[in-house]
Amino acid sequence: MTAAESSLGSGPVSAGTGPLSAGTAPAGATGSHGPAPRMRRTRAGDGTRRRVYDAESLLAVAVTEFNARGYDATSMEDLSRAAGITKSSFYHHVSGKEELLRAALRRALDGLFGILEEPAAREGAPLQRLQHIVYRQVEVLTSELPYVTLLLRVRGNTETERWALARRREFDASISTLVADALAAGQIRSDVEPALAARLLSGTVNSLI
Amino acid sequence: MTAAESSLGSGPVSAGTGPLSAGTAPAGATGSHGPAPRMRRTRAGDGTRRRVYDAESLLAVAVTEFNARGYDATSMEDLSRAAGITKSSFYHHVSGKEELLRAALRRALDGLFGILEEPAAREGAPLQRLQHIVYRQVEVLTSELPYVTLLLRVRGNTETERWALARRREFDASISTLVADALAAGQIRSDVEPALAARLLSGTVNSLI
DNA sequence: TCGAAAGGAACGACCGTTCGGTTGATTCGC
DNA sequence: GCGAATCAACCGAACGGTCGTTCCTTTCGA
Repeated sequence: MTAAESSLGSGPVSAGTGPLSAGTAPAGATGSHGPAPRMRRTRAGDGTRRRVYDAESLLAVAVTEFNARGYDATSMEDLSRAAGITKSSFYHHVSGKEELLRAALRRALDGLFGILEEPAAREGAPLQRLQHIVYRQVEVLTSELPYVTLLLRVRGNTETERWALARRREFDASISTLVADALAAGQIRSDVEPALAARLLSGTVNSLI
Repeated sequence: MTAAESSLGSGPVSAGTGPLSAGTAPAGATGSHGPAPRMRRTRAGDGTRRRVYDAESLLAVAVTEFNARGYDATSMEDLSRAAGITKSSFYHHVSGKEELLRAALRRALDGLFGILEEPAAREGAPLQRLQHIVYRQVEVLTSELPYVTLLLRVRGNTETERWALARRREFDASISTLVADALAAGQIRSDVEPALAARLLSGTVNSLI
């Protein structure tokens, strides 16, 4: 098995509440401290060291390319070139193109659904919970911008994309329910339709992209 | 030369202010009157007649498919199947995939730029001209929805897409100028940046999609 | 010495496009 | 009025190219 299947293919993803830096740190020369970020010498042998390609950084590269050119218009050669290695070497780390897309979409979705599981989103009056969710949603949108951007552009061509669309609808439905609860509790005006209000709400938030 | 090059390839496009019905009329049995809409017998020989495929209706089909699946994910086979003919027959009417995209984008852009040439958009106080443009922009957005939708999703992968992006920026720049004029004329509050206001304006209008 | 990392080359599938040929309605010469 | 010629419409088959993916070998650090 290749290294790809161990961190992208399966298993619980830690993107829920964990540290979500994931910036596209351009593989510059970093210190050798920290929790063993594996290094290797550059072939040029000039003494510079750079991070070995792991699934996480390659995913960041892929998402950047997907967002720039669109998923379908981005070839695996584009991705590997952006990563600085050949196409076949790229396949040593990732298991496939659609698997990259799935991992990216899962990261965005886990970030969003993680909000719903926070205490402040589950306890208290509906309106206050709603406010917390909107606030946190903006935060996730900011910290995970490329991944959420990709999620919002999904069309439903493949099975992976349809899965992402379904989960996205699921998230919107939760917010719809919460809006209805807030209305039932008399916390918001009663002359707005819950579904419409929820749609406008997420539309407004997502327009921040 | 094929029929495709005569109406898609070159020449002034009449989409500016002409009749813009272009609905995907499902090729039902229509009367034989009108300005010679060419007919042909169905191969089944059952006596039913249907409209022969012209560049206009095939463009509408293509845009529908492009919007549903995305330009890159839509194959020429998809388009021809949606049109009800084979791929090679489809090529008898259109000159290529990118040419279809260009024609669709030009239609959307001509609709938008046509607004700027209307008298009410060129004469009078800046704010009133601005209001007229916004009003008409919503109208064009509605009547040409699929084409404008396609335009708003352009990424810039090919030369055609970059041309469309450039013209779109050109349109936005015209509106920016008008906002600045309205500000200089003291018709709008002076504590908003013109560029930002213009961006928000088109963002709001385009969000109607 | 061993295994992870990287690369060259190729494979099968699909894509956009072209080619050659068939059909059937219209037009032209007589 | 009628056969021959014409022409748009249509189709099956194939071509060159690109894509995602795999195989096999080489390189290199530990």
